[in-house]
Amino acid sequence: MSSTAADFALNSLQYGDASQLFNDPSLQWPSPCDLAATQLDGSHYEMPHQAYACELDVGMSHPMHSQGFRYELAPAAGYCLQPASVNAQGSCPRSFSDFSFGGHIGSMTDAYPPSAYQLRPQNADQEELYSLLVGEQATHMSNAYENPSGSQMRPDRESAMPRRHWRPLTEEPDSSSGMLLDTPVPDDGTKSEDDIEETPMDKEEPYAQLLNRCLREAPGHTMILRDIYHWFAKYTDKSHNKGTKGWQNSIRHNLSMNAAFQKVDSATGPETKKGTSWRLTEDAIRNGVKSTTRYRSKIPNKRGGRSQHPAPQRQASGAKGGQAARKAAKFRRAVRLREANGAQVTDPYTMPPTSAPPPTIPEAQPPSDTEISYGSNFGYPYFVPGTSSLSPSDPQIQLRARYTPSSATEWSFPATPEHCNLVDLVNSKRPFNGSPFCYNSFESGDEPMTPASFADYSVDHGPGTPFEAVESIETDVLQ
DNA sequence: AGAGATAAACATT
DNA sequence: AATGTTTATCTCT
Repeated sequence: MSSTAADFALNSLQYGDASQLFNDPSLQWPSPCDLAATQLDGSHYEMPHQAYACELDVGMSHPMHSQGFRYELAPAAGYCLQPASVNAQGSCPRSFSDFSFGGHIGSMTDAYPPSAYQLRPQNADQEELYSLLVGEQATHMSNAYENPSGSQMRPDRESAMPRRHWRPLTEEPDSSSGMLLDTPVPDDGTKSEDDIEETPMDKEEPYAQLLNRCLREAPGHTMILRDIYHWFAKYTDKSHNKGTKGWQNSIRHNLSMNAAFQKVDSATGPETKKGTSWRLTEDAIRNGVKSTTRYRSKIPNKRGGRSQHPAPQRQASGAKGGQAARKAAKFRRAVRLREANGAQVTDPYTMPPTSAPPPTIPEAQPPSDTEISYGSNFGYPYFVPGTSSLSPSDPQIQLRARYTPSSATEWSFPATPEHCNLVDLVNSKRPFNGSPFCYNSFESGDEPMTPASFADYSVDHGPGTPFEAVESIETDVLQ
């Protein structure tokens, strides 16, 4: 694979303050050859910013300078590439021209000139972290990977370091010009967890969406359940203030019921004992995750005879769901109020980025007009206007589109550096369905169905008759 | 009616 | 016991 174009891109990068990160041998950044898988053609190029994003996660090991750090190529809310030409007061950090493409990190790919990039922390916490790291030379960074058993990887919630709350990039203080989300964001350390709990539905996305992001950040978009639990415990509030395991139940419920997630057949790879993995489907990668409830059967239970416990004996479930719904309602009411007052409001997971596309670019449509699709690659075409010679017929695009990570099933979270395959990251960040440049092999009818919807449902499930099962399937498909 | 959360029953690994 | 699948039930929009 030729690396000349990639070399060009790499050599043109302005690493800026990140130079030590890139030079650190323990940080095995992708080689230029790997980069060749990205789209390059001399005059312009396309590079997913996530490819070089690096998260320094001190939560996994504390104190940070003794145990070593963990880093991820796919960051949750860590570092991202930003145009070097834009300073902190810059009006448009994620574009290099006068316009902004906007978008969520992890959701879309931007095209900027190579020289426009600089790696820098996204917020004060990380700024501090970063200086500490650079000062320490970060010589032990790879240690955390030596033991993938999971025990050492449990985030230390009692760490002295402030817990980082997830915030979509579009809300970062320096990420836009006055288009900040003015919804309260509990990230300044002045709020306690209890306060956060009081805040109405602070960005706490639905399970399906959280799972989407969780898997999206994972190498090969694949994780085992236990690591998904860890991720939720670390990055979400779902597990807070609950002694129960209900949130894990909910995770499993969503994984199982939402067709965006599929089980990966294990037994392919050396570490099979770790259990089966869950992976984002190709469709979900392109179009985002849809509501889990949409896969819910509309047909009343016909299987019958399932339980010896009649309904009245059953404890009323879902009551707490009502609480959550009430919170959400409060939040939405607040949003509406804000909108009524003229403020620009972004719902981080149900709305496209606030940045409007430049008028010269044909408008892209969200994946679906009638269905909720969160976390999808909402956005806009992201090639530099006027310079793009790329098209869906471009062989390199098709090459990328055809690429499927063969070793994905071997990965788990967090990945070791060796497992961080940039090609896969690139693959995962290709244009979404709505882009005019998108490689789109999926028609809407190809949407994956929940396992119960497959024709072999009746073969090995349940006491009901096959006919009954099939009947409900067809209804599901058609509805 | 649909979304989302949650509980729970039941099945499988 | 942990995981996976499915249904039920609740609140809210």
